Amino acid sequence: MQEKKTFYITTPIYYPSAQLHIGNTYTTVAADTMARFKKMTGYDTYFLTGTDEHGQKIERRAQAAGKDPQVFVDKIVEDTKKLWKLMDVEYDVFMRTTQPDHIQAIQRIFKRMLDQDDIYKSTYEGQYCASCEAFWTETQLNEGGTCPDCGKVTELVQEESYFFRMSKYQDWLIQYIEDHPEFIQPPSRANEMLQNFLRPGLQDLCVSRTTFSWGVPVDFDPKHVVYVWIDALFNYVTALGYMSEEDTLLKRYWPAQVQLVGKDIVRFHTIYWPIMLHALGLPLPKQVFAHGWLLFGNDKMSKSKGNVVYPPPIVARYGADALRYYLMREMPFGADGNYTNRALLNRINSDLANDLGNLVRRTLAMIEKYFDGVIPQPGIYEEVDIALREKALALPAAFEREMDALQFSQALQEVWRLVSESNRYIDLTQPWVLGRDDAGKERLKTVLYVLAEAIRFIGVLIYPVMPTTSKRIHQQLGITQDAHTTWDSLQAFGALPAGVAIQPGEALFPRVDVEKELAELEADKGKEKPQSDPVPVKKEPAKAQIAFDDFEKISLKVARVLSCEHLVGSDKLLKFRLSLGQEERTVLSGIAKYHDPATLVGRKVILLTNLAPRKIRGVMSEGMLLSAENPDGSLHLLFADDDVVEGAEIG
RNA sequence: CGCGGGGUAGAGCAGUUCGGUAGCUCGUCGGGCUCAUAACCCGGAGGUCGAGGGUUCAAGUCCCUCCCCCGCAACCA
Repeated sequence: MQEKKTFYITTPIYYPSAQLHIGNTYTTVAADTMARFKKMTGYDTYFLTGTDEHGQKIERRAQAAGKDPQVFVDKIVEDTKKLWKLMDVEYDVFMRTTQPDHIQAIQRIFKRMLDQDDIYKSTYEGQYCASCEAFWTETQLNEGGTCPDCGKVTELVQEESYFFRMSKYQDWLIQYIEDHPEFIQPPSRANEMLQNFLRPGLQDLCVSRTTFSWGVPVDFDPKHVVYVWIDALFNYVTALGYMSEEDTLLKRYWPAQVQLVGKDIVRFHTIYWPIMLHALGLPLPKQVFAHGWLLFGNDKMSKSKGNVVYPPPIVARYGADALRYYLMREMPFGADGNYTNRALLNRINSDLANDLGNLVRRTLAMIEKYFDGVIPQPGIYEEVDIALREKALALPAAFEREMDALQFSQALQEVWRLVSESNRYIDLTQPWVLGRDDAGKERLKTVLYVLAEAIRFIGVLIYPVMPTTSKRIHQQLGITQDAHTTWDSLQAFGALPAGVAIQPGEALFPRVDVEKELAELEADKGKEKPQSDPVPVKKEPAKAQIAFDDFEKISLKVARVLSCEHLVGSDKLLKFRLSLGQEERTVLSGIAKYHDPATLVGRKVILLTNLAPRKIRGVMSEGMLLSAENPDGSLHLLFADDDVVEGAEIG
C-alpha cells in the first residue's frame, strides 16, 4: 500500500489569560481551512492547536480571581474549545502544556540539553520591578528607569538561571535561512530576523525562572521552573510523543509542513525554535508562516479602546461560514488587515448573498419551474456551455496553487470568478426565453444542467473555507453520494447525476440591512462583557413542556398605550393606561430604566390579560405587559404591528 | 542614519521580482433583463500611481534624495 503524503499544520498555542478574540480566530480558521483542504486533496493531515498555560501572568491572574491556576485555565480552555466548535474548527489535537505527558517530556528535554552542554547555569541580571514581579530590559523601561507597567522604580536584581547557548548556533541558522528561502514566509520576515537579531549576534537565552512557580519544575533543581521558550515551543513535538515511549505520531508527521504564527512571535519560531530543534537533532519545520494582524479599522484592537472583536455575536447573527469567508477573503494572508463590521456586512451581501446565494437560488428555481425539480439530462454542448465547462475544469488547479501558497484570498477570488461567469452564463443563454416553447426546452435541459454542475464545482471548492455552505449547496442539488462532492470528482465535468430531484431550501445567505445590523452590532458590543462567557447566553434550565391546554389558559391580547408615566415614588415602575378596544385597563410594568414613557404612547403592546390583578405600591395592576430580557438583564417591551387592532387575541 | 512594512480612482486593495497602453471589489451614474435574495448582466465617469530629481525609446515598476503613516512597547494572533 502506498503511504499517503503527510501534512502537519499548527497554530500557535494561545495564552489563556483571557478570552480569545477574533485575532486568534483568524489564525485558527486559516489553519483549519488549510487542514480541510489538504485532507480533501488526499493528504494524511494532522492539525494542532492548543494553549500555553504556564507563566507568571496566569499565576497572577488566577490569584487575582482567587482561583487555583489550573482551575483558572481550565475554564478558559473550555471556552476556547467552545469557540473552535462554534467556528467549525476541526483540530486533531488540542495541546495543553499542563498535561502530564507534556510536563514529563519537557523535563527530559531540559535534562538532555543540560547533559549535552547546550544549557548551563548562571545568573540573570536585569531591571526588576518588585511590584509587578517582572524583569524588564533597559529599552523597555520608561525614561528615568521606571517600570513600563506600573511606573514604579525598578532595581537591578540578579537571579539564578539556566541559559541556552544560542550563540553557539547562530552562524548555522543564518546559513540555513539563506539556503532555505521558503523557510520563513513572507520573505520580509526573514530579513527582519537576520537584520535585527541574527547578524548582530544572539545572546544566550534564559530558559528557567525562580520568581514564580506556575510552570514545569526542573526536576533536578526544584526551585526553577522551565521558562516559556522550551515549555511552549516544544509542544509541537511533545504532542506527537517526542521524548515519550510512544512516538509513532512523531515519526509520521514531523517535521511540520506549516507552522502558522502571528508576526509578533516570529522571532521565537524562527530563531529559538529552530536552534533548539537542531540542538536535539530534530529536523526543522518546512515553513513558518507569519500572518499579519487583524486591526480594527486602522487601530490596534485593544481592550482599553473597547474595540476588541469577539466572534460569538457575529456567528450568532450570520453563521460561522460568513465569518470564516470574510476572514479568509478580505485580506491577503501575511499582510495586516482591517476588521470592520461594515466590510463584513458588505461581503455578506455582495459576495455571499448576491453572487453565490442568488446564483444557487435562481438556478434551482428554474429547475423547479421548468423540469419539476428534477435535474435534466444535458444534450449537446454548445460554445457557451463549453466555455463555462472549461473554466470550471481549470479551477481546481488554480485553486490548489493559491492554497498551497496560503493565499486564501486569491484562492477564493478564483472560485468567485466561476460564480460570476455562471451568473453571466444565465444572461447569455436566457433560460426564461428557452422555457417558452418545446424546442427551447430541449436546449434548456443542457443549460440548466451545466449551471447545476458549475454550482456543484463551486460547492466542492468552497468546502475548506465554508464547510456548512458546501454541504447545503450539495444537499440542495439533491446530491446524496459523497463521491460527487470529492476533490477527485472535479476532474470531469458531468459527475452530477441527472434525473435526481433537487431539494431547494432556505436562501444560503439572506441579504442583511447594513445600517440596521451595524447599529445592532454596536449595541451588542456595549452590552457584552469581554471577561464573561464568550457565548453570552444565559443558560437557565429549560422549562418543562406544557400541553396545548396549558397554553390555552393564557389570554394574550394586543393593547394600545393611551398614556404612560413614571409611577410616583418608584424608579422602576411605569404606569400604563391601555385600551383593549372594548375596555381600558391600568397596568404597571417594571421597565422604567429601559423605556422613556413619552415614546410609548400610541404603541401597540402585548398584554397578559387574565393574570390575577395585584396591588403594587397602592395601585391596582390589571395584567402584565410582555417584554424580553437580554442577557445583561435589560428589559425590552414587545410591540405588535401597527396593523393589528387593539384587543386582538394572540395565539 | 536602529529595523521592518506601507503611501495607486470616493473607500478597501492588486500590480513593483523579469520596465512596455493602470487593474479588482465596493460605491456612483447610465443601459439591459425579469429566472432570482430590489438580486443578475453590460457600459460610463473617476487616478499628475506620496514629492522631487535621475537612467531609458519607454518608469507605478530601476537608481538617488526627501516627506508622511504604521508596527517593533500588546489584550501577545
